[in-house]
Amino acid sequence: MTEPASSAERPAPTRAQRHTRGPAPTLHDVAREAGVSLATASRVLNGSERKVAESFRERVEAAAAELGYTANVSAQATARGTSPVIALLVADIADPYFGLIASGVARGADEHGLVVTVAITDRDPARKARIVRALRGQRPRGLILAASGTQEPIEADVAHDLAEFSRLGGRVVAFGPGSGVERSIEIDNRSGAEALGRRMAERGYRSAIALGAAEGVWTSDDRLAGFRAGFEASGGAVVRTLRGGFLRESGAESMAAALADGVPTGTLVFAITDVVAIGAMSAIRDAGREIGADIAVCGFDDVPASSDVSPALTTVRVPLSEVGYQAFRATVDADWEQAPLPLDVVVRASTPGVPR
Amino acid sequence: MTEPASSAERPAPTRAQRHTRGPAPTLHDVAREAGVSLATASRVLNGSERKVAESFRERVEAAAAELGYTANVSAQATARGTSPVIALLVADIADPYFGLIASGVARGADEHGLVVTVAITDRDPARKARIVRALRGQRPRGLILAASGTQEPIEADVAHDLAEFSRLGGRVVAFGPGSGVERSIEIDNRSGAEALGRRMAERGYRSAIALGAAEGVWTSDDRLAGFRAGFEASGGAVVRTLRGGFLRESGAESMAAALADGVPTGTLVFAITDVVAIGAMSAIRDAGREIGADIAVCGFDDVPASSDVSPALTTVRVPLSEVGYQAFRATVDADWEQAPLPLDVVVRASTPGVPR
DNA sequence: TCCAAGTGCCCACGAAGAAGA
DNA sequence: CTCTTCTTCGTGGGCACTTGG
Repeated sequence: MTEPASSAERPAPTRAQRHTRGPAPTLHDVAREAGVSLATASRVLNGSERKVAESFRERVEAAAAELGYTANVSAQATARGTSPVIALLVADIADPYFGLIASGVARGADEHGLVVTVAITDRDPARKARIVRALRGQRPRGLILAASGTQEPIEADVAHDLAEFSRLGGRVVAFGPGSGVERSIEIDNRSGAEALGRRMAERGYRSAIALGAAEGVWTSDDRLAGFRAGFEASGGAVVRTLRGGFLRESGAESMAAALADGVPTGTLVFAITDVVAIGAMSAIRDAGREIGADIAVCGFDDVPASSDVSPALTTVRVPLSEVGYQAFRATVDADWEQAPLPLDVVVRASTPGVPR
Repeated sequence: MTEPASSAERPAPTRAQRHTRGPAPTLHDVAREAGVSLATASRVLNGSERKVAESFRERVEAAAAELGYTANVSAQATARGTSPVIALLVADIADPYFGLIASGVARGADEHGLVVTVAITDRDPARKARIVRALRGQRPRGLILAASGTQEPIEADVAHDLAEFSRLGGRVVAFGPGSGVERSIEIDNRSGAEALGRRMAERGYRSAIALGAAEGVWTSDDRLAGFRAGFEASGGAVVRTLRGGFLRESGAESMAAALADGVPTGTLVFAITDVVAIGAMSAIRDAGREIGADIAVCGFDDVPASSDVSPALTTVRVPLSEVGYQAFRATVDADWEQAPLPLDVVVRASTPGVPR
């Protein structure tokens, strides 16, 4: 290689404008500069089975370096018929839940030299439908639907697009069950919540208020049902279920409403999400009540913030980043099988337990 | 349109394999199906100034719908010479700081029908260099560097790639100063931290410990310098500066080290980031000390978690999502000027003040 | 190793039809 | 009724790259 040469002594200084304004150098430019054919240049610069003689390879590489050539990914994609991208659909990237998942996906993608594009649904089904449709145009290798869905018919058109998507060779991975989806990542929300419920009942709680999202949303339904099952099987009773969303504010509002109606000391609040639980905690505090001995709170996910609030939040640990990584693997591995995702109940100070 | 028709009675059932396995329908297919030329189909389906007669337009649209056609973005990109993507480079997408920025970027991109691809540097300069280089191949419309950089020479190669990037027509937007960058988003870290320092001194603090990142990292340097300036101008003294990183753990470790050496009651801890501050808080608590009256803590950013920890964290509010949105605008607006980004000190319970 | 035929799409141009004088 | 002048569609070349022969 002759790279340390200053730009003054180029082999063939025909194109003086090379290092000035202008379009990106193309493979064509490299080939001409190296005095080889397009095919040869292509083969040395981009992965190909066929080998090329060392002398040619060197010349091409030198020319590429000298010109500052970078392959045009779009062109490669159209020529190859497939593009090196994984599309990730989340409800809200600022939510730590999705942030952690995204980091896992990104890690995997990165290991495989793929890029990940992120789209945000904002929990709007119509928007989700639009995005999925638009994403089809990208012809990504894989599509990961992390935004939790509903079982409503509103998702029917999305299902169609997803089916179409995988028919075209893309792999669709969704969280939770879903139609038109080949592979799905199952977070065992039900069992996790059940274990939490049981554990809480064992700690002496007998009466609980549940904070969920709208009916029909998988994650919410499963966690709610699981918690109730575990809690009631061990002697507790879920006395009330409030419906809201997945936002912090939603938790605060629901909790405020509950408090307005009166919440006896010793009550346990279960929120479908740590974020919601944290919102509830702030409402409890705002109402002048105490978290813990007075009103206990538990959540789900174990996002980082949960161990930092105080009292620290009892929750169910979900290995979110790992979940994201697995979702990625599901999009690329031919023979993929979901590895078990252990969910552990982690008891912290927000549920000190009640003396019986 | 005759969409409610079941797939049984299609107008021209010539190609039986249409709805089975196979490649995506191309513009060619649509044109043939509609009995028009490629050009006409292209004009109606993809934005073009030129108009086409209503009758033709309808036929093309019907054909497209019937075939389930979606334009191949890669092909469009190579033909047009530009792709509809904005690349976003962050250090860690699971960090709320970047999560919020990303959400702002995504919002903007979405308004303009652009997709955003996210790449993670993990705060590794070499990795950052690799990514920037790889991203060049994507020929994105814009490149947003949110990962905070250093002034070290290690960034030189990145600078070259960035310059090359913008020479090719892409717009590079970076946070903070940077070479090879056309536009930059300036968060006035220095002034914000200075205001915080002043305010803290006014509340009676006289001695502070600062928790920063490695020397040479812009954000860290600016915040540290600003805080010191404000705090000392109003009568305080920064007695020690510990170097770590931007992670929660880093804050915990640095603080633990400080505590091991002894930290007098009434000391204020300033962390360059809320996340770091929260880590410090946990270390303080672990050491059996009290946050607030004993050791006060303040941070920077005002991420959501800061108002949920308790005592709630005093900090400087940075409108992160708005910052992200602006960064996006900077990549697309021809005549862009940074709108002022107000930074406000928000005092909370973690700095109750000391009686003088 | 090179040639040439793709990959799916865009767009400048020329031609044909309709409308107006 | 003929000769412009628009309007609008189709032809062909091109984009940057891949791949079988």
